[in-house]
This record gives sequence, C-alpha cells and structure tokens, in this order.
Amino acid sequence: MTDTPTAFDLTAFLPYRLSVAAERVSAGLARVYREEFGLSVAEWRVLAHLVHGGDVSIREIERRASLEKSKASRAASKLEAAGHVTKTTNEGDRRLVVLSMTAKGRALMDRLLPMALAYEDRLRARIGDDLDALDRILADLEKGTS
Amino acid sequence: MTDTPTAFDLTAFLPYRLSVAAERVSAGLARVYREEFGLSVAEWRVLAHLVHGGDVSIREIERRASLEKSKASRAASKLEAAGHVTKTTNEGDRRLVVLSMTAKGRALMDRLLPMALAYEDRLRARIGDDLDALDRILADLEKGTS
DNA sequence: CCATATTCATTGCATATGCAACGAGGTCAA
DNA sequence: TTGACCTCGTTGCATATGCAATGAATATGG
Repeated sequence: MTDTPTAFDLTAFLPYRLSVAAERVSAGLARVYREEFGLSVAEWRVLAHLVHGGDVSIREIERRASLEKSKASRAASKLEAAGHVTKTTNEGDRRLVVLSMTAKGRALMDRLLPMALAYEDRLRARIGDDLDALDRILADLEKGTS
Repeated sequence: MTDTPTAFDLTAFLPYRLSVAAERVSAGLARVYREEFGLSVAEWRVLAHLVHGGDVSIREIERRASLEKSKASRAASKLEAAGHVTKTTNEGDRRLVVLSMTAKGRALMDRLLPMALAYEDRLRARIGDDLDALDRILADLEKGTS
C-alpha cells in the first residue's frame, strides 16, 4: 500500500473519479432546472426540500440539504424575490425564519419534479444491477468520512 | 416512473446523494493537501498530473484533469509563483506552455502522494466488496452523461 | 432576575469561479 | 503570400462562494 510514489495516474485515483462522475451527473441535472427554470443548485435544493416537508427554517435547510448557511440564506432570498417562497418569522422562536412555498413555487415544482425524477430514472437504468452496491456505498459515506 | 410529484425526498435522490458523497470524499482528501501543503484542488490536480506524465501543456491539463481552462491557467501560475513548477514555451508550437515540476515540487509530491494513496486505500477498504461495482459505475459515467 | 453563553439568519469582504474577449501563434487553401 | 479561420493561454469582469463578524432572540446558571 502507498507504493510507487513517483508513478501516479490521477485518472485512476478513486476520489478524483468519484468527483468527476458526481460533477457530470449534477451538471446534467442542473441543465434541467437551470435552463428551463433559471434555478441554481442551492435554489433547487431549497425548493426540493420544501416540497417534501412543510414549512422549514434556514437552519433546517442547511442541515438537511447540505447547504452552507449563507448559501441557504441567499438562495431563500432569491426564491422569495422570484415569488417562489415566502419568508416569515416563527412566532414560537423569533430567531427562526419560516420558509413556505407559494402557489407559484408549487406550480414550478409540479413541472420540474417529473423531469428530475425522469433524470434519476435514466441514471438508475444506466447503473443497472450495480444499484444496490452504489446504495450501500453512499449510505456508508453518508455516515461521516474519515 | 416519475410518480408522486408532490411527495419528494431530496435525501433519497440519487444525484444529490452522489454529489454529497463526492464532496465529502473530496473534502477529506483536500484536508491533506490544503492544511499540510497549502494547495487548492486545482493545484493538486495539476501537480498530480505532472507526476504521472512528463511535461504537459495547460490544454493537456484542462482535458485530462477536468479543469476549466482558466482554472488550470491560474493554478499553474500559482504553482510557478510558489516554485513548484516551471512554465516555458514549447518551441515546436509557440502557443503551448510547457509545465514541468521543479525539484521543490517533486519533493512536495514525494511527501504528499503517499498520504493521498493512503487516503485512497482507506476509502477502498470502506467500500470493500462493492469496489468492482463502483468501478463499473464510474467507468460508465466517464463515457459521457445524458 | 441578571449576566453570560448559544443559536439563528444576514451581511461584508476577500477570494474563487466561469465565461467571454483578446492577442499571439499556427494552419490551410487559393 | 495572403487572408480567413482555428488553437492556446491569459485576463477582465460580473457573479458566486466561504468565512467571520454582527445583531437579534433565546437559553442557561447562579
């Protein structure tokens, strides 16, 4: 292990390959929501998370959508400016912002989600029989990386 | 397929999970070369590619290390300023820049590469029996994404 | 209660990024 | 040879990003 310190092939290096693959998959999906709906990755993730759960705070998004605090905040502001979400104050804890989708936002997601799911289906089909293995790998990596 | 347009769980969405996993793996590796050697991702990739092949052009890096043209150019300039690489003009085709590692750069990589390979080994160990499946998946995705 | 820490969201700021434009060099055909 | 076109690398510029600082609200401990 850790041999051949002078011969090294980046294109065979697992972290690099994983990174490139994920970038490509993300880029393919991004074309759907960027070109069609003008959304950034962060905005897509905020909306996607709002569809699933009801009203959520910025903090919630930060944790559950793997978004930087400031990224989540700015994405929420842009979505509000675009009329896709609403920001109000949680009256129980006035530090919290409550994000909720507007009818316009919901309409957008009603059109976008089928496309996103179709994209995922195509990806799953590509992966085929190795899906279970990938699922195990991702589940493992989700539990913290050394 | 493409059902349940109103219930959606981002954390189960394959492109998202893949992206988060790759980010984590990259971040773990980045800690090695950033904290220890002050390198950015782009600089690491340039150096890693120079170790493997001899002298290379910026264009070559752009293609083989999945780096934006300008990113590769700026990374090369920083590496030159730090004394890790040398930039000269290819006399056969004077448009091309020839990047080569200096002794200092080579020394850096002699220390860094074992750490990177150790990191990869730990990752491989984690993945265990699913390595072959991951290899197939990555190889497939490397061949262009829809 | 009060003082002190904590949490949440926003914002300022320095840096990073991507894209388009540019200049210099090279190719090709007429 | 000339002129139109292509390639390579750099840079300008607008935007995106991450981090730290801030301010507001809440929790905690004595």
